[in-house]
Amino acid sequence: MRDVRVRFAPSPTGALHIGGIRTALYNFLLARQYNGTMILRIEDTDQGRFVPGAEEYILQSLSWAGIKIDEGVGVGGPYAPYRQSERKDIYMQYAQQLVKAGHAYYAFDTEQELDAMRERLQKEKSDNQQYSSATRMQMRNSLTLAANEVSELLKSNIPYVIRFKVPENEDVRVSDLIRGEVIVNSSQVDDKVLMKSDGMPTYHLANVVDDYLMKISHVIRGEEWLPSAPLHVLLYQYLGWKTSMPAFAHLPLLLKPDGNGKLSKRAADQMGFPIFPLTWTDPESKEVAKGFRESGYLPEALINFLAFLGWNPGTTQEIFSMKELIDAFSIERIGKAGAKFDIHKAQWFNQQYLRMKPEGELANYLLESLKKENISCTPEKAQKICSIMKERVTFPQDFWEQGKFFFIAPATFDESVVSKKWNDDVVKVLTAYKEALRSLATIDANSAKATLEEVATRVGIQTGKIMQAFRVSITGGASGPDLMVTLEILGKDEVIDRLEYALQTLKVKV
RNA sequence: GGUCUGUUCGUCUAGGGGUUAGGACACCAGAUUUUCAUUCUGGUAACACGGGUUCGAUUCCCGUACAGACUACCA
Repeated sequence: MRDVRVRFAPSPTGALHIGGIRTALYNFLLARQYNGTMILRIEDTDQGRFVPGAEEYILQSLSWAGIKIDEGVGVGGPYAPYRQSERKDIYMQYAQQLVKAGHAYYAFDTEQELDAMRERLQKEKSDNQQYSSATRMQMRNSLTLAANEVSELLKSNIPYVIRFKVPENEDVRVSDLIRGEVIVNSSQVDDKVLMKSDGMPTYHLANVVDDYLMKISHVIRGEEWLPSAPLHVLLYQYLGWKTSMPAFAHLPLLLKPDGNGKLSKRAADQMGFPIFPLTWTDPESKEVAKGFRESGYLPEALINFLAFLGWNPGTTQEIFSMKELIDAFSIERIGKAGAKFDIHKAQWFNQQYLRMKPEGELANYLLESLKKENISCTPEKAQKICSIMKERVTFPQDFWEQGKFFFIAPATFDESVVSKKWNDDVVKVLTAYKEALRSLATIDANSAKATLEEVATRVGIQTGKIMQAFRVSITGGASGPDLMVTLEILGKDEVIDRLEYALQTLKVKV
């Protein structure tokens, strides 16, 4: 097998979405598995859609996801530049080469003329409403115009494009690593513009030329490119590069969780989950879209989740580190059908990965949140809290959000518990308990529990009957981690204070 | 409309001519936790439809339906 050289080639038209990360990931996995090269090429041939900051965003997103670029924008390499706008001069010569060989031609049609043609074809109910072998002879191009007229036009300032002259009736075979052989008749392929009137190449030309020059071995990209793959094959053929054509693999699409259609920002917004790896602020509208990172997803969890959307190892193992993914990955095991995006599964992966983290690291998450709230806390205390919270959290921020009561005494109490459970017995026990605590120097989970049982027995009430109310008085909420350990973390004085406040505030329902 | 690609539990998927069609997420129930979460156990739930081929088809073939992508001087 030849050297594996794969590329991820996004265009900087906005935030990279999660499907892009998956495409990059699959490329990366293949590259790593075969000790190949992962290339990042920026396809910025559409000047009109260029979005400032998008390229930087792509770089940062890949880096956060753990997808390392070996060659390309940001790192350089032997085939630089890797930004297509900087390669502008390269493409024209290949377009010219095609013109000379009779496989491409100049076209001078205006936008209005093109519209008119499409409209006319639509009225005729033609199957093929494209600029193609069926229509090209009715248009204004170097095939229909006299030679001297063409050279006049080329010399003048009149804008023109170079179109690919697709053969009339030829079966084009695209062999795809995922879908097998796909055969399309060339009559279905239109005479795509290769060079735009602004002197920039279109995706099709730039893509083929760069993949050839950069010695790309595998083109792994989304399924939306499958329809234009025959065009690319034809391009390789007429450019004389057929033998060095890369292998193609068209990935199944990521679909909306509900209903139909491919995953979109709109759909993600509606369902309330992120679609971008990092938070993105649109430079135009200033609209902010929260990223996976900022929502608390760990990169390794997101990668694991993404890897499984359209691929599986064929075993029952689900948790895979990047290294394990590299070893297990194979193009053959990529599925054909689109995968609906299920955020629940992503959350599950996140939970699994969060749990695997050492407690010291978890404590840092909590400490970070606390810093934002201007609350001080020792690392030891933070670690203790995380240790009893870790089985109940999905995201790093949950330590703070679900554990606020460790730092802030409840001002209000869960009404449903209070109305049901707060009674004379509770008041009796807790009042006695509060006093009993005063005689203790310090409390830990064991002594707190022993004291409670002792008090309860003395008053003649089972502890089980008052636990819920007790919890509410301490945390304000109806549920939470082990109460006795919570008491220990809070410390004797704080517990007494909170009991006092609760006993004062809460009234027994009559 | 045309071209192309798909279709196994709600979701991600394994499987493959003869299987009790397997796993995971989600969901439900029980146990544990005096709460909730975790954990454990169990459960509901799928081969789109119609024809072939075959002793036998969910698996192979052909149609149909449905879905998706594409159909720009966007990528």
